[in-house]
Amino acid sequence: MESVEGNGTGRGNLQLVVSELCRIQELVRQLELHLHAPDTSVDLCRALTAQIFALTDRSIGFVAAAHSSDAPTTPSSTSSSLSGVSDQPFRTNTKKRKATARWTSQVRVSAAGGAEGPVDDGHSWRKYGQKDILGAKHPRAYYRCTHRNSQGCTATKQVQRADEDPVLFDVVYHGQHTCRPTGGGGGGRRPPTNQHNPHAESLLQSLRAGLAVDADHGGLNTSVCVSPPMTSPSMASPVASGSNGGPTMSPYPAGAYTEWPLDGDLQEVVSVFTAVSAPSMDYLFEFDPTFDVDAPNFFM
DNA sequence: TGTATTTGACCAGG
DNA sequence: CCTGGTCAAATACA
Repeated sequence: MESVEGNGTGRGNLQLVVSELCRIQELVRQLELHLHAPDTSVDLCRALTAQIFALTDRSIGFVAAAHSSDAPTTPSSTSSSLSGVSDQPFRTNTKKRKATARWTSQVRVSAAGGAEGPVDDGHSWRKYGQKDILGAKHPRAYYRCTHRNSQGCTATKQVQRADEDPVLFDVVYHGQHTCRPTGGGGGGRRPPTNQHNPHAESLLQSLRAGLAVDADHGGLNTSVCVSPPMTSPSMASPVASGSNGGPTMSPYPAGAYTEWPLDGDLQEVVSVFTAVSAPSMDYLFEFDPTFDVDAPNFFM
């Protein structure tokens, strides 16, 4: 669980993260250039976004490693900590597994056009729970991959309607898809090949603008904020079909959505915080189950 | 009839 | 003890 090549101290990882993020920024810049080109290859853009995503994931690994090396000693109780979960990220006998996620990504999506929930991300999810969260106005819905039983895919996600803006949803992904998208396209609606996305430009601009690295105050702030310039009608998604809203308040400080400190209890998370309008979602974030980074063993 | 969702209960971490 | 994550029976839907 701590086999990052250049590990040792979290500080080294921090520098790595910074350089990775700079690289991400550069890639975004390139992507933007391509988008300005009159006749841009979608595949090229996809490749770039894939790289961006890969680097993001890599940074997650660095941050996670930094965390585990920065705070290797768990203070009090001996029964707590990560004992016994190193090999089985999700499948333990317990019903709870806080802070054991191997791969976490946070995304803010918009249910543009008044849809009931955020857009489909290309995978098929099955809702297995819903909970009123303390301090949140809206309940949090829990999803896991439909192929969990058939293929042992451990990917899960949590969807929660944003507090102050019901059109936005915070989606937290845990784990990676190990399932193979069955024939017809990943459990369903994989959108048709993307054409040049007219919204991508502004999206990327926002993305670039929101990409901020602040490695100065002990912690690391990594935030990606993308504001959709428009809302467009789009298909609803199976997400958040639950209807009973619970009376609660926001878990996040109001107005602080664009910056999530990485320390604190954000377990091994890089907050890729995006507000992506529906049609752009697939364009930017395609959670390919076979998605892999060149340095795969960050969390092992 | 099979599959997905809803919902209350259970469980463990903090 | 409180809270969040998961389970599983009941229910809804195609």
